[in-house]
Amino acid sequence: MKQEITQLIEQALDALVIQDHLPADTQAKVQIDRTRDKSHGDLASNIALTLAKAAKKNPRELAGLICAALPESDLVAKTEIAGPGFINFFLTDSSSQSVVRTILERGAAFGHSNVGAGRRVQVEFVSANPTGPLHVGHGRGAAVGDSLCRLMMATGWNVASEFYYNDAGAQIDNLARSVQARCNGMDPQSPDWPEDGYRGGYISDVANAYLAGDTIDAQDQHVTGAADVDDVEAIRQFAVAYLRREQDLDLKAFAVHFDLYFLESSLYNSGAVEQTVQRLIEQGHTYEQDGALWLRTTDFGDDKDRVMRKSEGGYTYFLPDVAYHLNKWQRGFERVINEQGADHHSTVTRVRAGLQALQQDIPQGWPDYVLHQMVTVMRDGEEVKISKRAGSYVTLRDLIDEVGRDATRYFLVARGPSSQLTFDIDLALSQSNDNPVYYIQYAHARVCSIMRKLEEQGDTWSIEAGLESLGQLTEDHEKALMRRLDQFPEVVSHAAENSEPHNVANYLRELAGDFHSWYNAHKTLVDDKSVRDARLALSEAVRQVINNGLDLLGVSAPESM
RNA sequence: GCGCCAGUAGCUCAGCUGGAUAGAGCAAUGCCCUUCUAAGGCAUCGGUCGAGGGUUCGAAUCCUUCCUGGCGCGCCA
Repeated sequence: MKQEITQLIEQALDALVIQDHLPADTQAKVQIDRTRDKSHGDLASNIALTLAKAAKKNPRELAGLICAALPESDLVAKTEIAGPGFINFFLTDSSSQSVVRTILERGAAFGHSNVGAGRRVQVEFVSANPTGPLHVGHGRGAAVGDSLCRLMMATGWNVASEFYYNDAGAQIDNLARSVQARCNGMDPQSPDWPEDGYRGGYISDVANAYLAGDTIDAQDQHVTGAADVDDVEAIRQFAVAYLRREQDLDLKAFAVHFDLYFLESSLYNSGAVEQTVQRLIEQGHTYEQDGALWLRTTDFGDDKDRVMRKSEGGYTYFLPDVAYHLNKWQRGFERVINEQGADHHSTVTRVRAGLQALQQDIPQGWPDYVLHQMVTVMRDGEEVKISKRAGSYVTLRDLIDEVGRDATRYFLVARGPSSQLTFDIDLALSQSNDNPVYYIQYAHARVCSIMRKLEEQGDTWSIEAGLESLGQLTEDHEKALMRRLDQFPEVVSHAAENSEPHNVANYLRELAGDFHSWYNAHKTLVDDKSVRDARLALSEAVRQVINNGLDLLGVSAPESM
């Protein structure tokens, strides 16, 4: 609808140029906003305010000229000039009602677009090291990242989701030593417990499984415990596979899927890390100091230079990170979105600097990052900090087990990623209007319930009959609801463009609210068949949009509750 | 000290590529079930948009200084 009105204004502006009311070089970006107040009509444009100076006219006068020059259209019932020079558009009933037709015709595709035009985007998220169960922060990454994938897909991108994990570095050695210590019967209180060892109870589960000779089948690992306490390498492989499987189960419980799990070790095995070092040295941005090899990242905006190869010969995590992102670039992803916790934000400048130093014509701001802030979990007004399995943090599984997948996903994705998030367990558990998840799902279930009731009454409804009766939708609540439905495609494209899935969550809350108000004000299953058919069409349109929206968040749309 | 993120109603947060009288939910108060699920609706109350300057027709939104909170500033990831 916005597009159509934009075209009308553009035509009017062209006419004014010809009539010499506007200079010939007038360049206007026509902006159409939805009005907040319905006395201001349905849509409004500030075009007269922005062009007033160029036209050397006062804004209200210019607005009058524009209105007079607008072509006839059966979409617009009337226009008004308001305030300092806004042009308000009042839509005709039939143009408002047309959204219902569009929704019923497009179904699950309503809200989707093709701005991505099949271009390739990779979304990397979670990327937890296989050193323990996923925590709430990973959960936020999973919820946001998965929703981003869905949004990108809905807007026509060719999406690849990826989980990168460090199965090679110092943290893994630390993990292996911790499991070995448990195998030897130590506990974290023991004086010989490894420094910085992992202390969670799950470490003894790994040790016991290793000693019992269990076989682990994870997503991409298959290992049998050697039961040899002295074989650190065997312990290492077993522990990684074990925790990899743990995380697989966490993600499965959260209904999050990855197209590819990328192992850090593969970058060493393929020689990619070595090649990256060579390339960086050749490009002349490195130097040796204190026995280490440094990259002069300060040449590319970093605040200090970074070590790539430690004095003891091993590489820091920084180098495989650069090699990994070079690999992404070489795989042809013109766009890459990395979703990670904001505690890792310092890698952003570093990775980009490393990529620039390679001189591979990689764009400066590539890749994109979405950084989410910390999550705190509250219960009974107090912060929850520990879980049985992990000890020092709240696991994602704890949350899913306690409040369910839908509520967990909704709450973790409903806030802007850059805001800190308080997860209120009591709120997520409440089955009442306090809880937006149930509120939205209930709206969906209500429509399904009406349809069932219709059938019980022995009546029928068809899309065709509904569409023929759309002219019956003239109540204020119905107009408000149709306005809301018409917004959905903009919400989706805006959320996708700006990597802000929480827009969808907020929109659904508002849509559900409009629906519940209407439901209470007007009965759907009335005797007048024409009115009934029209209201059923509107109800079905609401159901479809809620379904489409919840799908973008990875939340289910139940038919009854 | 430096960098990133945030500061909007009692609470949790939208709005931030500048637009009209700053929104929603919860909490508080008062109403609505012989009517399609009350897991719902209606109404009222509630604000110096952290503070000060600046930019302009117009600022919660942009610039700047300061204050407060979170995170980061490893030859850890």
